[in-house]
Amino acid sequence: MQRIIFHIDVNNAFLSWTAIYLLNHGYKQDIRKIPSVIGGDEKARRGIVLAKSPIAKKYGIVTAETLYSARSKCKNLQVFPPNYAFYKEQSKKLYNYLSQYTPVIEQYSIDECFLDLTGTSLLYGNDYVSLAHKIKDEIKEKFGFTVNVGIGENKLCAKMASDFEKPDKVHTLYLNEVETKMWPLKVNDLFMLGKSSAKKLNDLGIYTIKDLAEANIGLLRRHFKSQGDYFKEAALGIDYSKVEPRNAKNKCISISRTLPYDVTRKEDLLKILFSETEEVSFTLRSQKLYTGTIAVTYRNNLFKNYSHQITLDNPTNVTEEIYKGVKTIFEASWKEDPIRNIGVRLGDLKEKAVSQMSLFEESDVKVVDKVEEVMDSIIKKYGKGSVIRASKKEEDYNIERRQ
DNA sequence: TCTGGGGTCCTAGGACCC
DNA sequence: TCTGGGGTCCTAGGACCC
Repeated sequence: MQRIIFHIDVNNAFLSWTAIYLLNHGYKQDIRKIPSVIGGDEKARRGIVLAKSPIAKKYGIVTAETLYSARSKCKNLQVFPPNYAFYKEQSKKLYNYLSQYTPVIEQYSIDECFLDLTGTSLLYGNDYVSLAHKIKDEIKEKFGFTVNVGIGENKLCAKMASDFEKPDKVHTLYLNEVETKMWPLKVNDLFMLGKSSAKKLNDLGIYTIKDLAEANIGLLRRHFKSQGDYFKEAALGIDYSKVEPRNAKNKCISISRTLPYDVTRKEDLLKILFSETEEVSFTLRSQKLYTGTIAVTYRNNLFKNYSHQITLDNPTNVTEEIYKGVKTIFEASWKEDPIRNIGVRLGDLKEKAVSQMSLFEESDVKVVDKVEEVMDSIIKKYGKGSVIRASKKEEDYNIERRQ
């Protein structure tokens, strides 16, 4: 049976949402209509473009470039900080609204959803383009921001379609339209085909999605392994993946911070790691999960990334135990280079602390669990910083603000 | 005032076992 | 003093997404 998938994508999400927030709070200008970007804090060394207005785009400003570079392209560029709490609110509103149309909905990211509308013709009729317009216009009216809707017979085509022309548009990419609508595009317009693969393909004389669709599969496999098969199928518009409602648990939980200056003192790095461990452990427990592997990730002053990890004998969700692992990894792996960004990642997440513990150890862990539980509930109620471990003094938290 | 943060997935290579 | 091969687990690094 023919499937019908919608992909809904908020246009310039962070910028649109900040525009709405500002308008709601008495700001006179709609920042969607001027050369503007949402950007990180340059003083904290996070100064990159997170989202851009259509006019900023016309100046050649692209996502993820430095604000410094963006300004050099457009002298009167206006920069606004992100407001993640508000973005999450807007995202949730959108998701709840879209859920009315089908229970088979997948939130792909903060500003994107897939809807599977297969077999809904009795409810909505067969005119999916009209339905898409209705959804798009209702969102604009109800929430004040615009979206693109892509319609296809699978997720890949729906996703590619929503990317065609922006903003505030509906596009289809049915299988019989792949040749006319998708093949003329450059290879790196294909979903999941990034810069690095595009360069390799160009070196092989493959420039367009059509070239890719017609390329020799053996050649692709030689250069890209299993990814070669994906490229070929995607270029033909083939995709069998399902729209999966996301009750699925995370595969990993991580946190990392770019520091306001390069940190070289071991004690300072350990304090940062401790605070990160507390946050990531809190998230772990709030999702009722246990971690099986712990990793410490680094980016040094030369922008070189590296990481080390360990596998635990017994999965845990206890901050002190996780920190013990973090410290062990740090001692073994830090190259004593100046650190620009440092993080903690918990992986191999499990629903249960399955282990070969003795009964005695198990009851021991339960006591620690209880302590964490109480601390977590206080943090939930009164916020971060309301509970501080005896081993940890207030000033430990202030490393990032020190100059 | 140069270059974020949170994810998923894949691959290569080494250790280890039978 | 010739030196296998399959399977699994683990780690490091990289590509890619928004």
